[in-house]
Amino acid sequence: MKKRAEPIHCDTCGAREKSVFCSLSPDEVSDVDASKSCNFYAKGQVIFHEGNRINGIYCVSKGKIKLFQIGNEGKEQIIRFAKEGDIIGYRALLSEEPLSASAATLEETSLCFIPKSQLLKLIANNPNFNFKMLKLLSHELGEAAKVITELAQKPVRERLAETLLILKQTFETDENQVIQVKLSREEIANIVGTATESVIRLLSDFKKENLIEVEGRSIRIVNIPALTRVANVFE
Amino acid sequence: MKKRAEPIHCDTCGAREKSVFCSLSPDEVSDVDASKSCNFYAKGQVIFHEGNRINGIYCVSKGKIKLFQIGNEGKEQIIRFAKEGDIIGYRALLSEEPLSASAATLEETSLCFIPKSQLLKLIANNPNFNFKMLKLLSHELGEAAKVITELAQKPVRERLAETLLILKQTFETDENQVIQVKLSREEIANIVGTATESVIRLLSDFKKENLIEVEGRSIRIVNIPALTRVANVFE
DNA sequence: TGAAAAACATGAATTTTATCATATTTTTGT
DNA sequence: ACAAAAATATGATAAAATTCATGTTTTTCA
Repeated sequence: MKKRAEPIHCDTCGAREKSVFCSLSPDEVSDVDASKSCNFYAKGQVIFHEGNRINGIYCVSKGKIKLFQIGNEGKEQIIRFAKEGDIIGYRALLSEEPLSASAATLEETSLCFIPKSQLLKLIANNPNFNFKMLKLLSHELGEAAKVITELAQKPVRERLAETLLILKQTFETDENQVIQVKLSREEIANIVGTATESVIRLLSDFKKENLIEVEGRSIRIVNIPALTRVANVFE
Repeated sequence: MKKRAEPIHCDTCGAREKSVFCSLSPDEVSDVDASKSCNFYAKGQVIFHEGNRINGIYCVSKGKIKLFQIGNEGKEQIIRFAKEGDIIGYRALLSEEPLSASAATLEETSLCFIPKSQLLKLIANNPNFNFKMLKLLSHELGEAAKVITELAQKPVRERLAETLLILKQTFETDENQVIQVKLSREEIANIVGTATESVIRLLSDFKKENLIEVEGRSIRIVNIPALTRVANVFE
């Protein structure tokens, strides 16, 4: 774990609008700021390991993270992503269980570590924050249920199409409609729950069908309605 | 929704040891008791519908419940079960989202409805209860992640073996080692994420391999270590 | 910059799983 | 108790998806 000489300043953990910390009072913000420590992580670094215990949570100040489990045959399964403003590690902390997933950076990332004591203090003293944590957990639980049904019932082609739409929604696109996250074909396979070769084949199918454009790891969704139809989602 | 003339007495919601309500003070128990209403549900009744809003949670006083989503092709996917002492509906309530799943009874069941106001009061006033809710949600989230990895990576045979072990763990066995829940082959398929015929075939395979004994919907696990090996789980 | 490694790509063969068809058994409701 | 419906069972076929093999391109880093 590389550590920069100077801690990175981070207002995300303190008060960013989209983060769970946004409703903190100035006093609470400075309290959290005093106890947290921010670090820089290079691309591909592991932040924490499935099975370990954790003594605080991380807030993403900048960058992108994948959370994954390793299945029985050593294959990675990506469970979710975290980006600027998101927190990771809270599940294990609040359940008092070992980490259910590992976390690794997808690009250069700065993270703030917020110790357990600080988080529990916030939960105990700030009903608004407490309710946000409850809301976050229950929302995630609903999302997980959706994923379960889709994995159980949808064919690979539909799941891949949906994954692309979700990636677009999660990481947004630049001015050229390119999804703002770079994943290998293998990583995409590890979201969809399929073989790398299947992803490669289906991506080039999608390309031939003018649903997407691909350039290396850049993916642009050309025809959203058509891809949505392929994904077989109606919401 | 059949309603008995007399509300069923229910101490589960109030103070049972295994329920999330176990740490309530006598005052809190009587407060909850005053506002809750208990009802009887016949086998196969739907308690609530995916997509609807809910204005409270249900606590299972007696009986067994399946929570399920309906996939795109109308196929049911069982997400989890609830039994005596468990609560259902809290996810939708706390996330302030529509219900992500439907709930239906698997046998005669008595449920207590606890209104939202009462639950929120408990969360706000009882830090212990609040922490239990956080713990419950984050535990469930970890379980969901496990299911996702297994659905994505394991073949049907392994998933069915594991499902049987989980059913045994969840519902326990009687003195004859028979799992204490009666599910149709179709329902088992809707847990495993496979076709009903596949479950039928694999169950008779397991029978031939002396892993289980089957009599109608009664399943007895004869050889736990062997079935665990088939399930490919090591925990 | 150039060699090695990793990632991407594609065809062929195989395995897994689902679907369809059709009995047989069990359950349900009157 | 009996007819109808639902659930279970089983074989044959088809479809979906993986695996393996092999070649090409891209990336990495010494």
